[in-house]
Amino acid sequence: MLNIYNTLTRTKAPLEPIIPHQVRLYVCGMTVYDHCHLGHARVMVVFDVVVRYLRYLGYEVIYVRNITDVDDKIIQRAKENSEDIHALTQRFIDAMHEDEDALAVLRPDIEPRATQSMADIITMIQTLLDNGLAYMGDNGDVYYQVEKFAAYGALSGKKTAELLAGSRVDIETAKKNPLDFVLWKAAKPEEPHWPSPWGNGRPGWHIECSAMSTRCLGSHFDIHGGGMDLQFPHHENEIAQSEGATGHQFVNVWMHNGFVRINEEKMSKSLNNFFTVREILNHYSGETIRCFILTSHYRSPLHYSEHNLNTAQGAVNRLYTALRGLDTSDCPADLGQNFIAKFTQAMNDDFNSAEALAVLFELAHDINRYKTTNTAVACQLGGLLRQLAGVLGLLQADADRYLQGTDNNSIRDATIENLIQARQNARVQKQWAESDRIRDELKAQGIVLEDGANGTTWRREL
RNA sequence: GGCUGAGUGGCAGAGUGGUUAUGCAGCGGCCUGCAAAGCCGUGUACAUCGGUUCGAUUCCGUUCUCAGCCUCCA
Repeated sequence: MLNIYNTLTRTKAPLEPIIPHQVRLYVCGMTVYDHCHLGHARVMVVFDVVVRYLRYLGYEVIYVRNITDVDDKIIQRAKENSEDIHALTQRFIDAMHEDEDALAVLRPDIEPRATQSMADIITMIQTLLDNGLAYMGDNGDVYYQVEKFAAYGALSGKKTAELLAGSRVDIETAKKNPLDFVLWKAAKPEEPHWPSPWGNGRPGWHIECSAMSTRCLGSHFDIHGGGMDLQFPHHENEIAQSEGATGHQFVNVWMHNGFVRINEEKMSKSLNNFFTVREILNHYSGETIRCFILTSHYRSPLHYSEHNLNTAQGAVNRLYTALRGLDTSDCPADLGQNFIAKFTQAMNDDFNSAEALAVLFELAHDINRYKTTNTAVACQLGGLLRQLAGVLGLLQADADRYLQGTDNNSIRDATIENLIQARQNARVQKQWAESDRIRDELKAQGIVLEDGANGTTWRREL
């Protein structure tokens, strides 16, 4: 039984899909005005694993992750770049897809965009106006009247009185109450806008998610996810909008992942202490980054450091090393039921990927032992390792190919093979000095040799 | 100030009311021409002070420290 921690109830509870065997999942995606950083990567990988595991359990999953392609920052960035807004957003959407592919993140089933959802957005705002939950300010903006929604604050554990006392809320005179948030912004000169019953304008940030999730998944669905910082106000406002419009529950389970930290601080754009995915990909494989993300539980902080990335790199290498030389095409039969049970138990406990990874290492350990004593068993366990790792989106490459890297480095594969052959000739004649010289020469170029029972294998150094 | 969450062995990071996490690093050994990889062995970690209990790192409370949200943010 899969248990998931629900932010709404602050407890873990068994997943009970609204429609049996089907899970409808919505995740708040990127605002596309810049490259993805590691924090975005964490959201992508975490919910990719959620989807993969739900499918592994046999659920039919409808996975929706939106793209926010109109907002203040996008407009500002386009202005700075003297770039067409559509060109800018398309550029970063393409980049995002590249990053996802590098991290082996499967595409969501539906990737709706705010700019392509205006009809749904306008309809929902009109409903909120009709229901008396929204009003138009004297500046032409349409606002949600928070005090009209009694359950406001339920998700984030905030009380409206305390929010006001915090007094960090922007004072906008057109609002009846500082907590009110904008649903529709009246157009300013030279800004993108769409026609609406309230004049030309564009949607506020929160309404798009309510409108798009409802269009794609219906007005009541199973899981809504995103980063912890979206809990308030974004998700709180989504609930107010959606439930205010429909009068019934919006989402059953709210999932929020923890932050990436660097030097004990949140990695974020505003602190300017972030690393983009593509920067990190210059030094580490996508699989290493993915493994690094999964080494900590999704709700815990993830501490970015070169040292921790190096450790993840070593971990992936160890797993691939166990698979190396094994024909894993045979599906695992009865072997390894205990590993499957432990893996499933870990994942059933709120997607505990750290513990699931530990099971993978135990499996690799067994494989290494059987390699010398019982190849058939080792192969079957290898197949199982590949299968379970696949649920985490890991170990899907050919082991040798991963360990040897691509043939675009300073030294060509053919050169390596030639030197290995030369060294082998020297070894046959017990010319150890020459043999070691060749090995050192390769080592200096990042190539590590390993003499095994079946000859010499090589890999690129970490 | 209000509200969350967290403090685990050298590092990272799970978990548990009484028994091995796991990975990396270290130490000893096996294997190897020597290595590498792998294997075998090896570590009285659970912030603090109290309480509950036969027994707590695990439950409750105190203190301290850290992070996050309350403003755009994944």
